[in-house]
Amino acid sequence: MESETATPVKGRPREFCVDKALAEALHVFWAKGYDGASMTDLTEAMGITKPSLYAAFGNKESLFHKALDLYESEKLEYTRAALQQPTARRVAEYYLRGGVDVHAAEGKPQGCMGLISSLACSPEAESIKADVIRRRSSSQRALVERFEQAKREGDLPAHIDAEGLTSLLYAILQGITVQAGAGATRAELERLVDTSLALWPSA
Amino acid sequence: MESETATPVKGRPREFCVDKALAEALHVFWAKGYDGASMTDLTEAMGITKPSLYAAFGNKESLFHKALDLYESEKLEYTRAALQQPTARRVAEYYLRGGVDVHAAEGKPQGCMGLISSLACSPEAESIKADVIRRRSSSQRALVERFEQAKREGDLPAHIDAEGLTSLLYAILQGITVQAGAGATRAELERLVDTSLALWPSA
DNA sequence: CAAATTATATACCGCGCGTTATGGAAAGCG
DNA sequence: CGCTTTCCATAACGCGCGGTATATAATTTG
Repeated sequence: MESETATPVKGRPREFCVDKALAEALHVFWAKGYDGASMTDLTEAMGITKPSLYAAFGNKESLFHKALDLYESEKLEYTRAALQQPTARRVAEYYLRGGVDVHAAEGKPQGCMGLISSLACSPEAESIKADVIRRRSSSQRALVERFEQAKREGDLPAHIDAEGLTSLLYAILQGITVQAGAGATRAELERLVDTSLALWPSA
Repeated sequence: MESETATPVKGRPREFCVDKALAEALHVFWAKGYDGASMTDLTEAMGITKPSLYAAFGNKESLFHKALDLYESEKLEYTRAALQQPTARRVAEYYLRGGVDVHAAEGKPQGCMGLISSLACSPEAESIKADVIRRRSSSQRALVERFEQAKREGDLPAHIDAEGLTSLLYAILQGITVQAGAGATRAELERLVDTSLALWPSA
C-alpha cells in the first residue's frame, strides 16, 4: 500500500509508527470496549500524547473504526477461509474453533471486541453499535448463501433452514465470546464446540 | 417479608413507593446497562431526587444488585419451571422460548440485563460483573444436574456431555439476547430456536 | 540563515459523573 | 407547644471525561 517508506513531506516528522499505535489502540478497545476505553488509556498504551492522537486519527470514534478495520482484517480473517471449507460441517467447525482461538487466546483480551463495544453502549456510541451490526449482518449473509449452496450440494439436509442455522451458528459464536469474557477456560469452550458439532445435522 | 404495611415509625413518611421506584430503576438498568445508566437517568425515571435514592437504596451499586434480584425473581422465574419439564428436550425448549419471550418482548428493553451490564464494564463495575457471573454459574450447575438426570432416565443419549450441552444451551441463550439487542425480530429469533430444537439429540 | 510547515508537550476547557452537605418540611412523642 | 426524627429539595463537591489552545521543537524549502 505505502509506496514510499521515506518521509518526502515537509515539516517535523512524527516520532511514532501509526500502525504500531493503532495496534495498541485495538488492544485497549478490545479489552475495555468503546465506552470503557478512555482517551488516557489509549494515549498511554499508544505511547503518544492526545494532540498527536487527534492529528493522526481524528477523534476517538474514527480511531475506533480504524481499530475495528484492523481487528476484522487480522483477527476475523479466518471467517473468509471458513466459507471455503468443503462441507457445511467443516465450515461450522472452522467458524467455531477459529472463534475459540481468537477470543480465548492467552495474552489477548478475552471476548469479542465488537460485541463488547456494541452491547452496552452510551447514547453517543450508537454509531459504533450500528457499525458493528452492519458488519455482522453482511458476514452473516455470506454464511446463509454458503449453507444454501451446501443444501444444493447435498451435504446439508433439505429440511434445514439455512437462515435459522446461520443465526444459530452465530448465536453459538456469540455465546462463546460471552463465556470467554466471563472467564471460561479454553477447555470448557472446546467442550462446547465439540458438543455443538456432535449435534450438527448430517446429510 | 414486611410484616406491617402501615408506617409505625416516627419522622416524616417517604412520599414514594420503594417497590415502584425499584421497578423503574430495573427498567433503566435493563435498557442501558450498569455503566450506561446514570444517576440522573435513574432518579428521573424513579421520580425521586438523589438524596432520596441514596437514603432508600444506599448507592448506585447496591441499587443495581437489588434491581438484579428483582429481575431474576420476575423475569428469570421461568428457568425454575424449565427444570421441571419432563424431558431434556422440553427443558431446552422451555429455556429457549422463555428467553425469547423475556428478551425480545415488545415494550421492554431488548436483550439481557445481566449480559449488558457485565460485558463491557468499567473498572469500578468489576463487582457487578462478578455478581452476574456468580449467579449465572449457579443456575448453570442446576442445568447440568438436570441433564445428567435425563441421561439416567434415558431421554438423553449416553454419549452426550451434560456439561458441554449446558454450555451450548447457555451459549444459544446468550446469542439470542445479543441478537435481540442488535435488533433481531421475534420471528428471526423463533427460527433460531426452531433450528436449535431440530438439532437437539433424541434418545 | 531565515521562513514556512508539521509534530510534540503542557496546560487547560466545559461538561457530566457519582456522591454528599445543608436547610427546611412533615410526621410522632412529651 | 417544643423536641426529635425522618424525609425532601437545592446546590454544590471533586473528579475524570473527550477535546483543544498555545507555545516550542524539528524538519524542508528558499
